[in-house]
Amino acid sequence: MKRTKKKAFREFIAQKGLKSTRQRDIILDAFLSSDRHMSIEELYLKLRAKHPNIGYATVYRTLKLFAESGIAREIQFGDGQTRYEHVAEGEHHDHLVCTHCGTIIEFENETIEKLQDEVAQSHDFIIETHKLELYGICGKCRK
Amino acid sequence: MKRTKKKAFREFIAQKGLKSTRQRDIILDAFLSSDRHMSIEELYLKLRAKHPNIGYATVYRTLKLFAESGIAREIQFGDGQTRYEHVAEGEHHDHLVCTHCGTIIEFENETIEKLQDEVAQSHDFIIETHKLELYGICGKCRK
DNA sequence: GACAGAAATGAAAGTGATTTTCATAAACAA
DNA sequence: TTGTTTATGAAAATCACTTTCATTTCTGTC
Ligand SMILES: [Mn+2]
Ligand SMILES: [Mn+2]
Ligand SMILES: [Zn+2]
Ligand SMILES: [Zn+2]
Repeated sequence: MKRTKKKAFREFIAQKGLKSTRQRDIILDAFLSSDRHMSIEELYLKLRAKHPNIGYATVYRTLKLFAESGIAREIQFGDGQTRYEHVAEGEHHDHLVCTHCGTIIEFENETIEKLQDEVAQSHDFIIETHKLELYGICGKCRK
Repeated sequence: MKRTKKKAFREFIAQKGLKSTRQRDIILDAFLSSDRHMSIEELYLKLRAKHPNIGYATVYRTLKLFAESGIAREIQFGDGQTRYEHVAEGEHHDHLVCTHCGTIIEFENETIEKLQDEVAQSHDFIIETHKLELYGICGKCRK
């Protein structure tokens, strides 16, 4: 998985005529070995511990590249920070977000996806992407 | 409908001990007679034509009040601008957004809503709100 | 109507999260 | 190694709000 993504990114870099740099390798490793749903700031701070000389702008630009290459996806949970999450080849999931403790649960539901397509079709739309987020209180927070 | 919302807002104002001002009336009229899904900036510019002396901050604060009073809902389509849309009593809808021309279509789907509740339940969550947006290309833009 | 106190307004300053600029440094093809 | 292209980091600029504060309005009382 990690291997696959590294390879995928290397190929993206090559195919685009971009350069393979020390920073991009470091940031990719940090990203792949981190929580899903990291903000730029979070990843930047995590990196700073071992690599104090990496700039925020580089992390920012590199995460954009990850998204462009298809190994990451940009998400917004409405807290004002852009987050990036790992994308697995051919997979998709949506999110359940606890508004109390911030816990994020991922889920897939084929039936919902199908119904979405039907809705789109009935309005003569062809869906490219979608966003489904359920905000609420998790079990722990209700106790 | 427009009547109802005006009344609802007047009552909200009264019940909260706030004041009824010329600006709030003007902004409410402009909001109610405008497209659904207006950004603060858009409403502000629309207003400026007839009322050059109304400040951006007042529009901003008043839209927040509309949302608080229940006659408007804040939405984010990921374009970096907060938008406000009319809310009809006891109604709910989700959005289909054309990424090419910006057209927004509203839809309701009871089955999807039910499935969302089931997903939440299965993860011991109680949903407070949700966001479902389908992004794609509309029929017109495909021709 | 005149007044006092409370709340609202508008212009300008402040915020926070990006996003861009630019001088310098690193890749990489030849 | 060299020349050319691309990347990097620090700092400045942007953008979309959000807050501050001096001044105006409202509104209930005389
Ligand atoms: Mn996820
Ligand atoms: Mn809508
Ligand atoms: Zn929780
Ligand atoms: Zn379109």
